[in-house]
Amino acid sequence: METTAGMTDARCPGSGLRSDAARRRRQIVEAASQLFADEGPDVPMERIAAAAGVGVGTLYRRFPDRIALAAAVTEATLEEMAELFRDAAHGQGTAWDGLVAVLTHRTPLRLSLGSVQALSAGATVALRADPRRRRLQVEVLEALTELVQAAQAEGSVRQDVGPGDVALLLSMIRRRPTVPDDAAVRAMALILDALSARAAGTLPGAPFSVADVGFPVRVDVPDD
Amino acid sequence: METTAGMTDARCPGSGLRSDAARRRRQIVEAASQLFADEGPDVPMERIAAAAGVGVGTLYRRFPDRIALAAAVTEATLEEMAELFRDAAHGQGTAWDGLVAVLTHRTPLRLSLGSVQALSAGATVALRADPRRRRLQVEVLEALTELVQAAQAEGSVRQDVGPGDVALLLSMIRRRPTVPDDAAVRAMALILDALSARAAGTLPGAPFSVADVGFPVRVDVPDD
Amino acid sequence: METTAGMTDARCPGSGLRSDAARRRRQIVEAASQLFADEGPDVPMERIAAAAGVGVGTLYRRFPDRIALAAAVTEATLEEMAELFRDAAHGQGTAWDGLVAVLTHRTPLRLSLGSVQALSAGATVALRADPRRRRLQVEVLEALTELVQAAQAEGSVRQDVGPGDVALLLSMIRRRPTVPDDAAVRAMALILDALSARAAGTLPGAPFSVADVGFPVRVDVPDD
Amino acid sequence: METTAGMTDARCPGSGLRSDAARRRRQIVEAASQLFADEGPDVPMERIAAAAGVGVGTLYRRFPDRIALAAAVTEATLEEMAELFRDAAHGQGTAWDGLVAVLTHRTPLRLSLGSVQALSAGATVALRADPRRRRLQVEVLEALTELVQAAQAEGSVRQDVGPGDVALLLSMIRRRPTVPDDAAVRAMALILDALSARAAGTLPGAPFSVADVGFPVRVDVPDD
DNA sequence: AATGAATGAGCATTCATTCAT
DNA sequence: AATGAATGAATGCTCATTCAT
Repeated sequence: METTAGMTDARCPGSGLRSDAARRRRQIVEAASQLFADEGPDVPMERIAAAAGVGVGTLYRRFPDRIALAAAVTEATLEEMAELFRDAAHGQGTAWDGLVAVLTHRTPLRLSLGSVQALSAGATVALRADPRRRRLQVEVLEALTELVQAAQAEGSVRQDVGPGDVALLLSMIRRRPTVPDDAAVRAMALILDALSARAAGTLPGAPFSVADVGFPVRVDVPDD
Repeated sequence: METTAGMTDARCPGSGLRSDAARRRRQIVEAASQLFADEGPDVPMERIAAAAGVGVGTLYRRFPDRIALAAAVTEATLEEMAELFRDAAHGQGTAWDGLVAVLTHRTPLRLSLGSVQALSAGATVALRADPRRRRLQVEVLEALTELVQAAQAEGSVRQDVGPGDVALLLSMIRRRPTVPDDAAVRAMALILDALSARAAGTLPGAPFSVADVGFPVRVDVPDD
Repeated sequence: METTAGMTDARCPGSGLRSDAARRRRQIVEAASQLFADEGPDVPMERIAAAAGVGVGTLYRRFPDRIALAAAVTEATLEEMAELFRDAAHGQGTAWDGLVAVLTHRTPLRLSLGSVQALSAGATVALRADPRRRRLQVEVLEALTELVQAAQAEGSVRQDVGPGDVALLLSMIRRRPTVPDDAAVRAMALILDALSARAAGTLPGAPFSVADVGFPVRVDVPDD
Repeated sequence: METTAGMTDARCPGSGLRSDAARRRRQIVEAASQLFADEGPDVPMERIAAAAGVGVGTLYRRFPDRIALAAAVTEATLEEMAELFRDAAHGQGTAWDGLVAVLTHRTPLRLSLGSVQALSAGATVALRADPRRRRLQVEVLEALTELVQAAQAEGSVRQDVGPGDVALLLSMIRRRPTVPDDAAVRAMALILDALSARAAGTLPGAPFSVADVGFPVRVDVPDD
């Protein structure tokens, strides 16, 4: 009896294609993730297929249409985010450290998500309808909420922002590919500073919860 | 009593067919600005024409292709920004007040600019080639530089950021149409807080001038 | 009391525009003739108007549509051809000399005609309906017939060709702009040789009258 | 018993999907050839596709644009001409018989070529750049040259014309779809008579080689 | 009556999606 | 089940023609 991971890796003679198909699927989602981020949500499906090393037909066998593919990319992205948050929560650092880790790690990840969601209003609706993705999203949002509240409890994040403010701020930020690394890092540092308890300005209005900024909250959503 | 020729030629300066056409042109640029921001750089030209209340043909008479239209939108946007900066400089408030005014006024304006520049590499090149637009861009960047430096001189902006950092930060911000006004205002306020001299964080690296982030510096979204 | 020519030139105070309008009309037809020949029957009307130094509106005032303009060009061309034939008939040379003169004179003229007629089946029908043009065409064809018959009578043109053959042969020849002058001259000389009584080959079938090759015979009709 | 992969890969050489696609391709080129000749170089692509019994998309999959299609038609035409010349050379008749065969066989063939090349200057440039087509063209021109020279050697073609004259003459001839067959045959016969050694006229200038009329010599219609 | 702006239908081309092999 | 060919709907752009000035 192995772990689940071990099971899926096992290549039973009668289902030899299983792992093959799974690998292909992964390749496709990865290629799509990359291309959505690099070239926007309108990349030709054929280009995605080519990047994944398969024919369009194969792509369409797995994902009935562009929306389904986008949903898969979104799901993968949400999974990565969820993991990031888990790591942040279970690490031994402060909540602030966790927040920093989450916000500075793997920026491109957020781009993918954003690009995908920029598909269209219709697409977004479709994405929301998927219960699996919905659960992930809620998980991520709850983790963000906890992290922010923990940071406020420890005094590192100012009291007049809410988790929704953080989510929204993130959603408004997009790094274009031409921005050099060090500059982007400074910009993120500035934004973190804005959240820090040492910031002394006064914000208009009251803190937003994630629910306040729309549900299911777009954790991040640059668009195109 | 003039000749017929004289009569038909006689038109109030600023009115007549000329002004009609000018009005339409303005409508087109405005509609394009809005739609580029709302729906991305690929909005069907027909939709832009419809939003402007003209036929496609009219749109194309003024702007030979999408790129030309984008250039016009960019120029209009730069002009608005230049005016904002002029107002900020000549107002009787502090430089900080000016900065706040510029950064919180008419957020959508920056959005348009970004969307437009997201057109394509080719488009960006074309836009840069236009001397008129280039001049405007330099003007805006100089004004931004002056404003930031004045604010630093009066002690309201932290010393470890440069005008380039501000420009870059702005270029990374994008407001999606679904984000409610008050939330966007809070987000901008947060970012201003980050720039304030009261912010206590430490930034990695050294301040950027606008030239540091590319020349002719893109005030905002570099491109795609 | 002047000649008719004198009358039309006279500029009565009350109709000062008359000669002006006529001049414009001539300019338009000339420009169209040139452009139809140079760029084919699809030249943009706007380009024709520009070449004639008028606005499109003016062009359309004179000629309700492209077909009407083409008809005018055709008519002008037919008039030139009719004059060529009159000259050939009333000259003191032989009929052969006349034939040579007609066939080698002003090649471009034929091009214009052909280009125009290449407009479309509908256009051709419309052109035929014009009685004025029809009369001219008949006149030209009769002159061609007489000239060929006279040449045969004097023994210079072979007996086994008919006027229809000549018309047809001409209609199949087109000089593209890139063919150099001397080469075109040699080609025409070859063709004349083919018609000459000294040619000894035997032709399949019997001589064609102009009526045999369709009425109203296209005197010449390269197309596009 | 092979693996499934082996089975699916196993197809009779020359058949299967490949041959299906090839057949379609041939249909398209044929339809285009016909329509370019009949309706000029501007026939709607959709009409060509319809005539070939395929959708536009299929047409565009094979030929990225109109120019590419025209190039294919030109190539096919050149191939037919090359074959005609081979037949003429290897037949047991005289060189004169060969010349007659080439010049009277399949007139429409030349028409297509001409129509296609009439596309535009840009198209012509593109066509010339293709090495395959260039080779064919040279082959055809060489064959023409040999045939004419052989005919002159046997005394059947007049000495004062060169292969270039023949090529040029052909390039100037265009049969319009409305010209009846028998009339066209008579016209070609006339032209052949002009080339015959029995023709007694004198040509201005000296014989042209194919190189004299431009290189790589256009066998036929120079272009537009 | 001249002008050139406005309109919209038409055609080229692209690409999502389906389907035969 | 994988492939890539076929389809046709969507969209950019052009130009004939109409109309306001």
